Amino acid sequence: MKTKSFSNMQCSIARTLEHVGSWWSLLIIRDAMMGARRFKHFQESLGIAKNTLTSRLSDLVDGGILEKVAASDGSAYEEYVLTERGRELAPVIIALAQWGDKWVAHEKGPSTVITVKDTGDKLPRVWPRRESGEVMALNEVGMRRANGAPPKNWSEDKETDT
Amino acid sequence: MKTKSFSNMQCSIARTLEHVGSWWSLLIIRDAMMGARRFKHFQESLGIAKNTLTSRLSDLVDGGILEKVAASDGSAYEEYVLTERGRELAPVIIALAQWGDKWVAHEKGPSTVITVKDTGDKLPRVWPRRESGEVMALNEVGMRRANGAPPKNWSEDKETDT
DNA sequence: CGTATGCAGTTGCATATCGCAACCGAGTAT
DNA sequence: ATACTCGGTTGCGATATGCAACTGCATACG
Repeated sequence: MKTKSFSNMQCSIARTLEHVGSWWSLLIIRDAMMGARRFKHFQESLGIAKNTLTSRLSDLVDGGILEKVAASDGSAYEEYVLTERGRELAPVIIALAQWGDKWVAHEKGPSTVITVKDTGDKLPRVWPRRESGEVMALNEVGMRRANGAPPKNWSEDKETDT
Repeated sequence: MKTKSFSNMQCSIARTLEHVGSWWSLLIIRDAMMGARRFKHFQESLGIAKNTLTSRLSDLVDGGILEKVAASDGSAYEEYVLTERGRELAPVIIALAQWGDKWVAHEKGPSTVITVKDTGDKLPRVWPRRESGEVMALNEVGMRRANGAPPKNWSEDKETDT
């Protein structure tokens, strides 16, 4: 649903979900990353209702994640392509895919493999790392409330600890 | 909405969104990562309707992302804590937060800063990297359809190209 | 020990969104 | 010229959400 908006929240996660948090948005972005450009591509791939797709696509365009451009094949229709903003959602998409591969894999395995293009290897896990590139444990990641935000008085001082 | 289920899709992203794709789920997980444990913590932090919160929490418990445990303070109530499955959603949450910080920041700045705990530094961007730890450009990431999946005949052979 | 308050919900009702099917105007194919 | 595709829009019923009120239990308070 979307009766309540997140856009007035200060939290960046909420503000991001305002753009991509609805039920189909991230799947549309996934398909766009895989090369879908036309209305029918999305519709056939997702099995989404056409009116819902219309609505989601225009929300993504309004949010600056997709843009409408003239068709690449010279026809009179328009196509939807990712903007830079949209392309930078790749880490989110990849992290979702990797979590799914690990925890809720389909019995027939994943339908798509994310790769390092030039080697063809499976992409290493998108994961918190230090500047050095060293992979971190999750309990080495902290979350600190910024000055502007009222502190939460939840229990003692839990953080991202495992 | 959730009239249509993603769980029969083979795509890992869809299967993940089946668990965390509804409007409030990722914000609940975010709060859990920041230390929220009690029903009222989530409710006050999010301003979510209580019946909706009840529903989302039990979905997350059913999905193995949260679990109910006896209260940590000795009271008779129960609390919600992340399972390992749930904790491993951290890269998704962090990627969403970093995207939001970059593209849709609040005028007063972010409410929360994600850090490397022992140094206090801001966490480097969660991003595709090679095994070596080297950060990749997005157009170096490929997506290959696995054997089981029917190939899409979208245009030529677009991939994650920028 | 009896009442008041807090916690964690549940229930009912109004509203907003989604899925489905039907329809439609412009563009494309034959 | 006629049929068909594309990209929608419209109407309708089903479902999810917000809000307010209510409830059963636990804790607090005097």
